[in-house]
Amino acid sequence: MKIISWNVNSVRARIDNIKEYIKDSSPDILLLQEIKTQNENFPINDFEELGYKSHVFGQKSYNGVAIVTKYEINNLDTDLIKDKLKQSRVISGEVKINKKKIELINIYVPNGNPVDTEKYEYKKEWLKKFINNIKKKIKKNSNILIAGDFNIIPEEIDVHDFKRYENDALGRLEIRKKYRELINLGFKDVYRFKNKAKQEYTFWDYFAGSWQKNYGMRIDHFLLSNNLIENIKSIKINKKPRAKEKPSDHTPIELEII
DNA sequence: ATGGCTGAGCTACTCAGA
Repeated sequence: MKIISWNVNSVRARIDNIKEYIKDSSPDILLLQEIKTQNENFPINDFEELGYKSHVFGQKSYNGVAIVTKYEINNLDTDLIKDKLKQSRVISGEVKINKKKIELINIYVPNGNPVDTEKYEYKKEWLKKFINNIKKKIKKNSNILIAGDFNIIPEEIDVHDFKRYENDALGRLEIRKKYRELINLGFKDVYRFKNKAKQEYTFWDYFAGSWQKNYGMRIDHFLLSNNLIENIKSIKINKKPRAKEKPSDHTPIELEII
């Protein structure tokens, strides 16, 4: 089964690009972030024509997450976090793979910049609430997959120029510690687990030829609970969609599990 | 190199992203 995570930066502006990607890569489940639309404007028909059902937690203009799937998903939940700003940033559900019930948690973590504002405080609070929630969840169910746009650069190797980001909301030690805290609850960063020293990115910003110069960062992640590690078949960052016309600034990360 | 693109909402321009 191939599960992919992709911050599409507007599902409607990107729909042709996404459909091409689906035809090319045949994912079973797409965990999408930054869909930037309300539920009623989500292109469910486009996905249905390709054989997928959509579960959407949308919001007007900003944020928004969705699970687009060929497999049945149960116990859908968009209420994982008591979000004081009521932003649509997390959707979860259960899928059965080889008799194992796995909880899929699709997240879009707040960006948090600039760091001297309430936006940064919101990111910290959001992560704190999320970690507390996962702490409780993993006691009841140890088959958990967390995927999405974390807006966190885990280590220096995960960005082209760490110096530029060490005081940024994506690279600050305080934030990277939250990521470690989450992993220490019993997860692996699947990409880094499989690629100890490889330097690859999932995001390149739109400015100044960042893509062409490979000025990127790895901020989109798959965290898999430790007892599912044996189920990993492959993990791959697929750079193809980032090279297309009208790309998202993020590119998909693909996890194959058995 | 802290905004030089991009998208939504809307129809001039702001807000947000990372």
